[in-house]
Amino acid sequence: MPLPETEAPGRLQAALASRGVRLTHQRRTILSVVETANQHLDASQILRHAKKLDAGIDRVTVYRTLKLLKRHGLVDELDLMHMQGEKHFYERRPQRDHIHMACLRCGKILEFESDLFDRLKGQIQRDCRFHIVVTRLEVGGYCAQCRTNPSP
Amino acid sequence: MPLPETEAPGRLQAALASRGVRLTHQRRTILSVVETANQHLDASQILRHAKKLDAGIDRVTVYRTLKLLKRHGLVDELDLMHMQGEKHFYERRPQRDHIHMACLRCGKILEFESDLFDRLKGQIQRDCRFHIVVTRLEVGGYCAQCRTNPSP
DNA sequence: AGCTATTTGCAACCCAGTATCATAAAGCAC
DNA sequence: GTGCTTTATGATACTGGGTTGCAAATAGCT
Repeated sequence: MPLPETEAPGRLQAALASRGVRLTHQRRTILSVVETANQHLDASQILRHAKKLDAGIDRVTVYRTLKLLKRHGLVDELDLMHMQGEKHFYERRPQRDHIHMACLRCGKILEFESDLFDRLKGQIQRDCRFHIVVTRLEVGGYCAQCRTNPSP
Repeated sequence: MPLPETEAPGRLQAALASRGVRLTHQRRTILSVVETANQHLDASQILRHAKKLDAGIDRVTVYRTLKLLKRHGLVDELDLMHMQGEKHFYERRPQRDHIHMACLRCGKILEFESDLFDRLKGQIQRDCRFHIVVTRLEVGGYCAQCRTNPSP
């Protein structure tokens, strides 16, 4: 019996391959950047990381690959309350949806899973007869540190 | 005893005035456009409507006024799952937060209020010790009509 | 009415993302 | 491995939402 799915590297590649998507060297590079990121990256950060692995990679390819991953539901696009201009951020779609909380003071991004959130999604599907494909719950406010700590 | 707050025209103006914000002719115009809109408008649509009332109004003023309203928590900015490019949409901040559901097929936007959503926000504030200022819950998927109606 | 701080309009600008198209390469058949 | 077809890439130019800097206009106070 398999353990609960872990963050197996190559999972994105495998997912794309199983859907018959052509795996180019550039795509592998971008996927590995997204997979190994330990924070939310925007397109230009993904490009910078990808260029370290493959200097010839073009920003257009990054945009196209991100769009591809979105279309296949393999990454989620975040706005993070537009705290840093109009950038979009990306993360591997997790097993279970979570909430993003953005501190308007220190800029920190917190994540939070909640049964209530899962139940809310169930309610939406039932009460509105709406088939949910993707959700995004973002919250702006002040984190515990910034609330209690008046000086920077 | 006052009835539950209705959509009194001029409420935005009054709110700004009470905060000591200077009310220019252009701002009044833009506020009335936002207040009387019966759908979610983006900045360029707001500009078009405003120009009908005051032809000389500039798009920069629209952007600046929307930013002002956001800063004062009087309007909410929506992305509506980026279904129409990178536009942002605006609506008067309602008494009670609601969820936006965007149908990925017909493009319709549905709104939904939910006790579970209110409870979820309470949970976030308590469990994460996070003081919520603004929330945005957007859902992409397929509405009842588009689920049951295979042909356009 | 006069004064001053704030706001406006204009023009130039920035930056994320997209369209076009010739070239390159994935991956299948053999 | 070689050849072939389909798909993806990179270069470039472009679009469009949003911002900046600054001189001229104006809200609102006295």
